Amino acid sequence: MFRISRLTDYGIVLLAHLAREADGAPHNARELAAQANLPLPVVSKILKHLTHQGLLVSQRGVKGGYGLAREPRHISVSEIIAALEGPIALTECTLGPGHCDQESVCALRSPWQRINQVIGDALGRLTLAELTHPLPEDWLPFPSPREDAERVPLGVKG
Amino acid sequence: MFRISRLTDYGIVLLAHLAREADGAPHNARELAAQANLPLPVVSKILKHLTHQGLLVSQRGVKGGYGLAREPRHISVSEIIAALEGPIALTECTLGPGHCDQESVCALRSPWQRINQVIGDALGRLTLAELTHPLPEDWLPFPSPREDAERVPLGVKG
DNA sequence: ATTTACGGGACTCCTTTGGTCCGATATCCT
DNA sequence: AGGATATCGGACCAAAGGAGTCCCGTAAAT
Repeated sequence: MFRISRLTDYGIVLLAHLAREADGAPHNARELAAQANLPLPVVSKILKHLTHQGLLVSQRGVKGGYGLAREPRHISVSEIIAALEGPIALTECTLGPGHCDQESVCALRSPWQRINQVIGDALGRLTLAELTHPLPEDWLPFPSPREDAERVPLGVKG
Repeated sequence: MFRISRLTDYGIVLLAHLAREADGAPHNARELAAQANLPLPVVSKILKHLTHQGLLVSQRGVKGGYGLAREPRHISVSEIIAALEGPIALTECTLGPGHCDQESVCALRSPWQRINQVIGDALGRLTLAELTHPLPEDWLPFPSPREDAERVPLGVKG
């Protein structure tokens, strides 16, 4: 259906919550679940994933909870997606050689690579910080040719 | 997994085949299946869908088969995706009001709308004709600000 | 020691997807 | 007319992925 999974969507919402209330103190799963109006087990699972992938840091024990591992402006949407559902690959072949058995006969591999790169870059450029403020009407997730030098790396699942 | 479905991928491949050999004559499912190295029943199913959605025209009978309903340069990738797996909506909320029950409390609806629009536009701008030739290295699926006037409408499933 | 929280699983249910198959209908050719 | 070859329109099924729950272990604070 060409959709990010619901879990990933939840994850972004949770991270946005944390980004907004980025005091140093950890926020526990129960609290985040209540704020986001989501079932606790689901929220727990997502937070665990995000911690494992290095987007969150966790603190155990009575006053424990979760906090962002980095500043919101250094966390990209593509990273979040990659953390929760694997690297961004619109088609199998964009995952790398050997994934699609039509590789040798398919003429569309190269176009797909480019499409995937463009969309991946777009989501890689979009940060959590930007999500917490309304995007400007003319927002485009692409560099003007000048600033092409510096690129945010695409999140790739380990 | 943030992927277009395999069926959609196949569909694009099949359409690309038809775009390349766009003589007036219809091409039957058996022939296309052989060219694309895919099982016939699958190809049949896809072609039927695409016909139903208006991207292909069909001809029954002994010399029957399928042909593009429009010129390749007037068929967009987003249309193909929309035809085979519904309108492009990265999240539930971008499908329109009433789909996500978090609507009233979620602060991310507006950013997602914008993201979805940008990606949808990108795929709406990319045509079948372009797919059959290698994309230029600097291809970006976005208008320069000047040509912003004319927009390819996003494919939306009926 | 008790309480509170995360850590790491396993596990189940449900929807979607990928794929097959069949009878009906239209067209062409002999 | 009649057979051959297509598409048409379904139903159907198995496998995979997604969503969600639950349990037990461990760490930290009081």
